[in-house]
Amino acid sequence: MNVNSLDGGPLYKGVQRALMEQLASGDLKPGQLIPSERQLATEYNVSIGTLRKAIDELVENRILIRQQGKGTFVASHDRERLLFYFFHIVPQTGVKSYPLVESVFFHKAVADAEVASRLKIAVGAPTFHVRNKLSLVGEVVSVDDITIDQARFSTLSPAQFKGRPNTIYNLYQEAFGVTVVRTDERLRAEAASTDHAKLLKLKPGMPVLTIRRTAFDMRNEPVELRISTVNTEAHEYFAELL
Amino acid sequence: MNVNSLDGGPLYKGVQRALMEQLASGDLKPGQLIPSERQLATEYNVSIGTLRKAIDELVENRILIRQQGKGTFVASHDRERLLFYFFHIVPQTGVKSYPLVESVFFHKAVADAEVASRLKIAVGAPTFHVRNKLSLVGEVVSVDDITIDQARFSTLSPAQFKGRPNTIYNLYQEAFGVTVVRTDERLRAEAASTDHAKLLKLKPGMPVLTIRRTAFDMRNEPVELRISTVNTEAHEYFAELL
DNA sequence: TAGTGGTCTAGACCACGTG
DNA sequence: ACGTGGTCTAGACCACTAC
Repeated sequence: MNVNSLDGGPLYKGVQRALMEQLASGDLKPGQLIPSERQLATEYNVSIGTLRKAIDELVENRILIRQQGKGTFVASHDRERLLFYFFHIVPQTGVKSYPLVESVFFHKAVADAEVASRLKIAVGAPTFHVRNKLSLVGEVVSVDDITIDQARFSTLSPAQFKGRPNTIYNLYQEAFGVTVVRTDERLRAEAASTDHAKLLKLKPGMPVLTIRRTAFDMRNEPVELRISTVNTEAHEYFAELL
Repeated sequence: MNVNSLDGGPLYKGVQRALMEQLASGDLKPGQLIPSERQLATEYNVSIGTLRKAIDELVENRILIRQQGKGTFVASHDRERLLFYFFHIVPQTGVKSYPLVESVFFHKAVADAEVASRLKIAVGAPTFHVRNKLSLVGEVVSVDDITIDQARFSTLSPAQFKGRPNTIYNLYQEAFGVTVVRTDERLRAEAASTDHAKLLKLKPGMPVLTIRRTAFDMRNEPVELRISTVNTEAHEYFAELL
């Protein structure tokens, strides 16, 4: 097979696209061992160096995980990974830990202007709206309002949330083959609404941190919009940059 | 020269450390062209591939900048670079742009517990405390309270802020040879204090976003603590993650 | 012992920028 | 035309994992 038949760019980019297509299509599944570098190099008719350069960038983007002596695996959304990369609330004094997640409600809804814009769907299109409470050290620190496109997650039901590990990114991946690989986040300070204040045990109007996160899959399509409303009296949002 | 004489690890890591030492010591200065890859490979007695691998990681960390056909340069803190990587306030609708910076005051101060902890100096140690106003589209959006160690920036004077381009990271670099390569940021929602509210044209007690940023140099030593107090009525903090 | 990823070599040729 | 970084080759050997 000659990967470069359809491409103008570098050879290793062609190999990378071929691998990404297998990943995005579900041909290679999360947790799975992919063929060895030598096998892939032979398969794509490239040198081992070129093949490694193709994989290097996928490993940097945490789409693949290399393990010396064992092989290269498709990344999966396990608990540790998600805590480490997607959860940014930490105690003001103390160390990062897992939040306890409790469902508040699961509704069918329709896209408002903000949801439509972020999820690239029409205003009024059917959505699911899930609200969760996240607790650390016994205190509710965040209320997450999660909105996803019904067209994309049509078989989703409240039952799928019960008895789950801590995250729904894992659910997206296992039940729908959707892997979140990138997010962007927009943060503001706002006055707490009455219902958020109640859940966060704050007085209405007190300052809360809102995080508007859009999550993207391997094809760079938006997957969910999540608005987290955070009580930052004892916790804070932490990001390391560069 | 054999770089690997003192090291146990991979050869390219030894080359990388040798280069980093030249950068951190000021032997290679920001904006400067470093020797070509072929020259460096000869100098360090490694193959071109190994030399490139050493540089690859420094380029990823934006410590060096490669330009095909021209050479490899030491990164400098120009306006664009700083706006792109260190300034995260954007309009809620619209595109990122340069803030206008105005100095509010320049004081000598002493480290409180928070400053001491973040800058790794003693409580009560002498510091400089600079307050700036940042404006976008004619509106003040952020008040930045910047604290640095007097011991490290002893010759700093208010005059050095006048007629400067928009940032003091550039000043750190040009006047003190200190290059900021990494930051971490901790965000909270708080009620505006009376003086911050006045500068931000808000009522005291209104919600404001506070960003506590610690900046680190090439030796991974803390350089400054900057507390930004942001009016997020029309703007927001934006971060792209992964 | 066999198979995997990790490092390293010693080149070749291409794409880009400058004089 | 020349020098730079960017890509690519076809190996070799090392470090680690599993059986």
